[in-house]
Amino acid sequence: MPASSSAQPTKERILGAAEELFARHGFEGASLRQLTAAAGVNLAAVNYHFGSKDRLIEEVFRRRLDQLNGRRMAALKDIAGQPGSTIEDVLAAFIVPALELSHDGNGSLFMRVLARAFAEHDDTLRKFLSENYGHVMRQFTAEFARLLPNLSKEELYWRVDLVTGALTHAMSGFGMIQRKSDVTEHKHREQTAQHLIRFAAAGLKSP
Amino acid sequence: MPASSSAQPTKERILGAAEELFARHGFEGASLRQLTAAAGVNLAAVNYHFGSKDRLIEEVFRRRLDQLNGRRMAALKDIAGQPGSTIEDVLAAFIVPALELSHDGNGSLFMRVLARAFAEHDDTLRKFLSENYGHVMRQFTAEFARLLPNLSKEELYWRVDLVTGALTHAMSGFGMIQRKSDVTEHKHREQTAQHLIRFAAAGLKSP
DNA sequence: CTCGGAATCAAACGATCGTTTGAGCATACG
DNA sequence: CGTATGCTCAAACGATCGTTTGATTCCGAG
Repeated sequence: MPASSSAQPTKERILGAAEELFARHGFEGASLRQLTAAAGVNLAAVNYHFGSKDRLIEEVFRRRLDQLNGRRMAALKDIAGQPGSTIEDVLAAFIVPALELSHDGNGSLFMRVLARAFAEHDDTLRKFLSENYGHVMRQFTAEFARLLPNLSKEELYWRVDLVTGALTHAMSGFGMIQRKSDVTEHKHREQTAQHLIRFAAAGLKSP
Repeated sequence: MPASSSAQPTKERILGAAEELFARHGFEGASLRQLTAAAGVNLAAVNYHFGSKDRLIEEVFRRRLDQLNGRRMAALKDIAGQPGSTIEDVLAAFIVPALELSHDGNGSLFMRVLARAFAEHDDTLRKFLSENYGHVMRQFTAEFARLLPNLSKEELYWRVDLVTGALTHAMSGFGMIQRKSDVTEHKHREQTAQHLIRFAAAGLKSP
């Protein structure tokens, strides 16, 4: 049983600080000493609770991706296979849950961590992401294929890859661009989603 | 005067190895010991020729960006302001020079280095890129603005940013996807360019 | 109260990091 | 030839890295 002295248990404090420092300085750039200092816990706590730095990195991913992809799959399930659904609907199911992460503490920082992992072509990390969350992209791709029946397999993959790159880049910047003070955060997120959906839909449907 | 014992002078060997290892392991992930070993030079050579690791990183950028953005600006100059030019022409001026980097030794690896720098929101690096090469993106954006007169400033920035993200992501992967053996490298590059141009043009022109 | 496992702590481990040093080597010039 | 000069080299510098250790504190169960 945990015997936490602070409001948040040690494990959560470490994960929170890790998310922030990994986003800001990268996986190799953020040391466990900075990290534990920022979390206000002892240096040895990381290895005690997670086993190693690499396992901590995996946990940072697992925690957010479970909720992110859970919501993505739930949103996709509502429209997949339905005759009335559109490309824009599928894109919304992919984008909106990601933008909603910014609600959740410093969850918006996680998209920056994800963008980093995207740019790193590190084999270990790619394998981990592919094994644990590959089915999500496969489901979305299948739905795009259904709604774009005229596209060859090769064309489809190209476009999905380009959309993924654009959206990951854009969403990693969300939360850094300051919204005007006269729009609510909800409105701002909605406008951002509309920008991304319109752009991506046009690219996917291009002649 | 250099007294090189090998085919390539020491400075170039270091830059080449740095490009490869920075692409593969990141700036912090690649150590000077790996780097100098890969280049076949002494450990102290980096600090002798470049002063520090940070200055080496800057030189890696400077060498490729000078040629890349030089070609981009030259290609843009041919079509900028011309009444007959199209969005696709401007995109080609941006994309083709980047894909042509793969000609040049391991120049294709540089796009991966660039994508990394993109994902890192490191202030020092961003400032360096902005100060030295910001005028290139500004010129391209101005040309997009001319060809898309109905777009608001805000809309335009959004779309240019999304295009940049998609293209950087895609071009960093170019060279990793293996082309079919029955197409020449020239043909492969041309087809890739066509994919990117069509996708980006559709996104920019979206209603 | 006593005991036992969970959690935290300061301290140290060996390894590796970027950088510096000073000697040694090569070439060019008087 | 003698001597500057540009360059390379092995070795060491202090700092910091991820990880481990062993003692200490904490708290609930018996």
